[in-house]
Amino acid sequence: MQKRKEIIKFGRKDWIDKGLTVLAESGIEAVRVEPLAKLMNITKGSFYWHFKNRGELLEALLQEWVNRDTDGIIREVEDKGGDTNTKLLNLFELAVRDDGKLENAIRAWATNDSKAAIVLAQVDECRLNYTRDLFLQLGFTPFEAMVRARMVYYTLVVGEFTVGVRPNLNERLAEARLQYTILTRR
Amino acid sequence: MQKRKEIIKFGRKDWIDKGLTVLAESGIEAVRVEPLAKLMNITKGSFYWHFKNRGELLEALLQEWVNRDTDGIIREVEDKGGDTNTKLLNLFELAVRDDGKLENAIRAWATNDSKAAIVLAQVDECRLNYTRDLFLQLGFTPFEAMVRARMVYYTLVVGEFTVGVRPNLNERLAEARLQYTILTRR
DNA sequence: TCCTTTCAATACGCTACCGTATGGTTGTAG
DNA sequence: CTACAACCATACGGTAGCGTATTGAAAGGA
Repeated sequence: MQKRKEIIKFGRKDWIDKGLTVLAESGIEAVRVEPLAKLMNITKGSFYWHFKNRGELLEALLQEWVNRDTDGIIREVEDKGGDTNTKLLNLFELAVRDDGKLENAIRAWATNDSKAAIVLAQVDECRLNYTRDLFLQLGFTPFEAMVRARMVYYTLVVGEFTVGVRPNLNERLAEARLQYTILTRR
Repeated sequence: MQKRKEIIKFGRKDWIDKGLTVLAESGIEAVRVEPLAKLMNITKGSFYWHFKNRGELLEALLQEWVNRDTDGIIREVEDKGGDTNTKLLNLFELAVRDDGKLENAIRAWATNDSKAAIVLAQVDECRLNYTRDLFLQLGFTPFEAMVRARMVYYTLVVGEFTVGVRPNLNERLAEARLQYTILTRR
């Protein structure tokens, strides 16, 4: 394990990082190698040393996103522990906190790109299943658990991103608690 | 009022129509004048007679979408009539039927374009308010009505579009009815 | 008939971006 | 010192799309 990179060299990772920020800010169409290079005060000579072409960067962006953010919330909920009810409430409150710009950009991207769509579908399924299992543990039938899981997921994760409405955090937390009440009552 | 256009001439409207279909199929980035012209077996010489530039077409697309699809479901629900409960259930079932490709493409577009974002925000607000009013008429407090309206809107209109999960129609209708039950119980 | 309006074709220059080729610089190993 | 590898700059050719300018054609009204 040597670490000897004091001189400001750019690596694959730097391109991916900048790519992710641009993706979050301006969408996938803005992720182009020459503009990216300009942003980094560098030339694309570097880029094509680290990547075969633009497509390879895009794939790397997807990959990095999955590794980084996907299971973040689920892990956090599990780490906090508690009974199922607590986990569910924690899930609600945590989901509301992420600003979600990157995820939203990826959703937009997936609308017209099948590779992104496939990755996103897997992520969605994983998170949906986790939520459904919580409702199952609360004693709901499989169908009712799935419907409730979808409502949670759509409402908290997807809905508030795509629709512009983003009131302040306290208000959203109050909402999240009411939603918890609505969805766990039988 | 003269109607004398038997010869196959293309008008502003034809460009807008093709633009909307391409937008729905392949996203806003695919709406470009030369490819569009190729699709219509025509040259862009025509386009720049009808439009100042590409931006003017994009604005026209937004405008046309608002006029065409925006209040469709709301009007339909109102036309069917009935009491508030009936309207709400009708709203649920109708919302589930639209395939929503175009709307989804516009949502993706709005992610990175402020003009589209503004228009979409207005549309969302209008439809959210309508739904909230139904809950108000059922006797919910303003806050509870708004939260429920958001859950409806996110779940039915936004969520199932952005997330890939689209089971068959019957299953979705069953879901919609359960959602109605969950959201109207107090 | 002639002229104007309405539409479309063609040709042009311009810019942005892609990907390649090639050469330069620097650190490191032998 | 030499040689190589890692990294970056520069220059190039190619394509796609934008917007303009000019010409052509057809239809309707005078």
